[in-house]
Amino acid sequence: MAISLSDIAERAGVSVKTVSGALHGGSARMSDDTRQKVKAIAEELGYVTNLAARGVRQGWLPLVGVISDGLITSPFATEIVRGLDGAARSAGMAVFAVNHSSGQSIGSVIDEVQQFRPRAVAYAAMYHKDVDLPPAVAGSVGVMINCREASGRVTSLVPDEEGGAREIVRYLLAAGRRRIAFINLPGILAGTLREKGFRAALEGAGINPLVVVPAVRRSVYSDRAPSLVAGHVEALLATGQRPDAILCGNDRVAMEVYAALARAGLRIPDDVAVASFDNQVELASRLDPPLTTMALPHRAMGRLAMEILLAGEPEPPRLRKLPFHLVERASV
Amino acid sequence: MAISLSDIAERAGVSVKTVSGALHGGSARMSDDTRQKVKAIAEELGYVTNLAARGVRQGWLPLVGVISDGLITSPFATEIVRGLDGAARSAGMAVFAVNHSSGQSIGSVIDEVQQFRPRAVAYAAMYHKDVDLPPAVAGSVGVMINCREASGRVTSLVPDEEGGAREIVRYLLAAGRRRIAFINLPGILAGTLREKGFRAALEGAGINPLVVVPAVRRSVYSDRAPSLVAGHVEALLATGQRPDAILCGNDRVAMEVYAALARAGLRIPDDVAVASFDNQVELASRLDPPLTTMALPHRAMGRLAMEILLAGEPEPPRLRKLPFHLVERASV
DNA sequence: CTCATTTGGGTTATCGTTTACCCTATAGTT
DNA sequence: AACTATAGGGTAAACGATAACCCAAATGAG
Repeated sequence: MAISLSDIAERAGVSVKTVSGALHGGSARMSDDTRQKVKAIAEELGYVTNLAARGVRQGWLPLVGVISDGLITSPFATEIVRGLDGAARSAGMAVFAVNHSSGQSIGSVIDEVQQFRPRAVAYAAMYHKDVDLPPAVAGSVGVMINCREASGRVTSLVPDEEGGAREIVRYLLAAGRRRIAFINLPGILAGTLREKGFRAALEGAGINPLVVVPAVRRSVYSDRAPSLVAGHVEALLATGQRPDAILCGNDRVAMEVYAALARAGLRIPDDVAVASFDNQVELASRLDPPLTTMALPHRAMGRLAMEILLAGEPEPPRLRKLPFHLVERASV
Repeated sequence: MAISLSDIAERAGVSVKTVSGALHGGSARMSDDTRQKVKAIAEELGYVTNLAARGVRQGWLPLVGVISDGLITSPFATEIVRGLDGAARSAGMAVFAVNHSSGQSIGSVIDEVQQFRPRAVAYAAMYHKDVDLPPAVAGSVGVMINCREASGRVTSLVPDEEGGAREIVRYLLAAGRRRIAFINLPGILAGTLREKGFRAALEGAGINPLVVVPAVRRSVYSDRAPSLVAGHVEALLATGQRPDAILCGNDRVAMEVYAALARAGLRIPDDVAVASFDNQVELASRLDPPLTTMALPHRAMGRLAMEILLAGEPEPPRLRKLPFHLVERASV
C-alpha cells in the first residue's frame, strides 16, 4: 500500500538503515551525496513516515491524549484545545481528544487512551471544578486543566477566580463606582471563589458590597435554570440605594442585565456600569454598548499544559492559578 | 515499561499467539479454560493493548483524522467534532484533529495526518464555503464537512441553506406574518443560498419580500465588522410598511434586532416576530422572549461523516444537503 | 481397530522503523 | 610503508501484535 523505507532503499540501491538515517537521523554520518539522493527518491515516491512503526520501536506515539470531562458543548473547550494544539504541533505532536461521558469510569477512559501509547495525557474539565482522580490512575495523567485535583498528586491549572474578581472590582472602583452589586453564578466553584475576591477587594477599599445575589435559583447553576436576573435588577432599582455598577457572573447574565436596565430607561455606563466574566466575544462585542468583561485564561491553560507535559523534568505537582485578562470595552 | 503479550504468555505458560487469540481474536479456537486464565492474568497485570504495534501490522491505526480549516473558534466546531467522536468511539476509533492554518498548503497538512496512518480522513470547514482540493490529495480525503468540494471527487456534507430558509419562512407565514424582512449575512455562501430560499418561499406564497438587507457592510461578513442592524431596524420602522416579522442571519443579529425593537417600544412577538439561524443555545434561550431559530445540522454532519468514512463500500461522491431543524421558542 | 476430522495450541514470518554492532575502504600520521 | 582513525554504509536484532502454517492429541465414524 503505502511506500516504506525499503521501497526507497531498493530504488536507491542502499540499505534500509541508510535511508532511515538520511531521512530521519539528522546526525547519522553519511555523505551529503547519498543523503540528497535518498531524499530526492523519497520525495519522488511520495514517502510519508509511518509513525505507528516508529511508535512500536520507541514505545510511544507522538500523540497527546486529552480526556475531556462531560459534554464538550462549551466554546471554552475549543479554546483549551487550541492552546494545547498550537503548542503540540510545534513539537511534532498531534492532540486526540476523548470524551469522558458520565457513564464510564475514569479508569476505563484512561485505558482507552493508553492503548495509543500517547506521549502524555491531560484531563480537562469544561468548567472550573474539583476532580478526584483515583490513586491508580493519577500516575497516568500529566496535568489537570480547569480543575483542582484533590489528592495533590498531579499539577492542576485553574483560572485565578479570586484574583480576577479583585481585578475587575478594582477597575470599577478606579472608574469611580461605589455602589457595586454582584449577580453571581451560584452552586459552582467559580462563583464561590469570585465572591471571595469580590468581597476582599471591596473590604480592602473600605466599601461594603451593595448586594450579592444568584443569577438562578441557589445551588443550581445551569443554562436551563429559570433566570432570576430581571427580578434582581428590578428589585435593586426599586431601593433607594440604586447601584452604580453591576458585576455579572457571566456575559449572558450581563445580557439580561442590559435588557432589564433598558426597560427601566437607564443608560450604560452613564447611569449604571456593567461588567462580567467570560468574554464570549461574539456576545460581548455585539452588545450595546460593548461589554467590559474578564476573559478566562483558557488558551493560556492549554498552552501551559502542553509545556508541562512535554517538559523533560517534571516539577513537583501543585495548583497553578492563571490570571484573567481584562477586556475593556465600553460598559464601564 | 508497559506490559506486553509476551509478559502474559510467560506468566500463563502459553505462547504469545494464544494470548493474542484469547484477548483479541474472538473466534480463535481454544478452550474456555485457557481463555479465562489468560484474561485473568492480563487483568491482573493491567495489560493495555498496544495499538501502535497492531497498527504496524494492519497498516493503519484506529484513528480518524480531521483537518479543520482555519481557526476553530466557532462553537460549531465542537458540534461537528462531537458528532464525529460519538460515532467513532462506538467503532473503537479515536478522532484527532489538526488545524489547517492559513499559512500551510493542504498537501503538507494531509501528509502530517497520513503519518499516523489513520483509518480515514475528513476535512471540516468552520463555515459553509467552497473548497478546492488539489487532485493529488483528493484521494486521501474521505469526506468534506460543511463545505462543497469543487471537483466532485469527494462526498461533501453541507447544511441545506435554501431548504432551511424555506422552512422558516413557511413557519412565519403559517403564523400569519406577511410583511417579512430579512437581515442577511452578506458575502458568504450561506447568506446567498438562504436568500434564494427566502425569496423562493415567499414567491411560492404569492408574497413579496419586504426587504433584504445586509447585517454588516456588503461583501464582508465578519463578527468584527461594524453592524448595520440597528440602522436597518430604525429605517424599517420609519416606513409606512412596518414589518410584522424580521428574519435574521444569525442569533447575534437577532439579539441586536431585539435591542432595536425594545428601543422603539415594540413587543416581540406581538408587534414583530423575530426568527433567525444558528441556535446558539446559550444566547437564543436567554433572550427575552427566547428566540425561535433554525438549528444547523452540525452534529448530524459529523455523525454522517463518520458513517460514510467507516462504511465498507464507498458510495459515489456527491453533494449531500442536510436539513436544518426548527427550534420553536417564543419569538414568533 | 483404523482412518479422518476436529481441537488446542505452538512456530515462525511479517509489518516498518530504529539501533547496536560490524566491516571496509580511504585519508592522514609517523 | 605500516598503522590508525574515521567516514560510509551494511547486517541483524529488536519493538509488539498478528496470521499463515503446522503438529500432536483427542474424538468420531465405519
